[in-house]
Amino acid sequence: MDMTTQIDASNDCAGVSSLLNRVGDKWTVQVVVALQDDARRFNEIKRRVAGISQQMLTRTLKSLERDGLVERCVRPTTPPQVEYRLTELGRSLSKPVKELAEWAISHRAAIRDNQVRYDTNR
Amino acid sequence: MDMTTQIDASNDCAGVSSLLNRVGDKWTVQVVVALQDDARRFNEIKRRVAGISQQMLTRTLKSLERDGLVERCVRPTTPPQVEYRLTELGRSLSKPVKELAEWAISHRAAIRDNQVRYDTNR
DNA sequence: CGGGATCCAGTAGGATACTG
DNA sequence: CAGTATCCTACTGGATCCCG
Repeated sequence: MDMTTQIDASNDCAGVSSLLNRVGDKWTVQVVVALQDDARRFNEIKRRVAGISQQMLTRTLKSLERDGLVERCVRPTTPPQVEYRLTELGRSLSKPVKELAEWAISHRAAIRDNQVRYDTNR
Repeated sequence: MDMTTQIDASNDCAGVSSLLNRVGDKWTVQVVVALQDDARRFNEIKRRVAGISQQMLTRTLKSLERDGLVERCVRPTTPPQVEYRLTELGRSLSKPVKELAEWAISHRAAIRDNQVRYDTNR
């Protein structure tokens, strides 16, 4: 990919922002990470994503499914089993997301310092 | 960067999510893009970011400044001139953001199709 | 020109109870 | 187990007016 590409604000940014808005909500990334290796069941995901409510997990999975990033697979047993797994599209998204994650992790301290400095000088 | 790195949901995701939440708000990316080449003045940015209100531009710039991603430079002329420019940290962020942007642009159509399909089967 | 101060609406997110 | 249904709160984003 050409890293020198200039992003055209007027044409592309709306779409990019909406994706970032989508993927930047409180839970989406954590759910995707919980699914990065294997397919998982509802409560399995819930256990892996600390602090999420059933409500928010349901909503998050549903919109991920709507975007085609996650596949839902129902097995009509009793009790019913529902498995979620990343689609190919979902896995492809996790690459750039991981890069952003790496950035966040390596600059987290610097940002915190900047914030503290800003807040105290204020 | 090692692309096989596994992200640890419990330890890293909160921080990553908060960054994504930060950078994924409605205007941040567009403002950063507007500043990618040169330092710009307030109304110059406002003109380049279609649809943003002064209020939201003010807030966005302020939190970018707080995070140390943008530098604010006041020139005490009359009328006053205020210039904003990306810091080194801000420029370093634009790399992973651009990758995400490229992803968004190249898969935008697929996602839209998935959404339409999901909504009609519903 | 570059904002600050208010006010207001819409939505994201959370708690809880209930269900097939 | 895997959700749905309500209700509520807080924050995001927008509009408007004012100021040095």
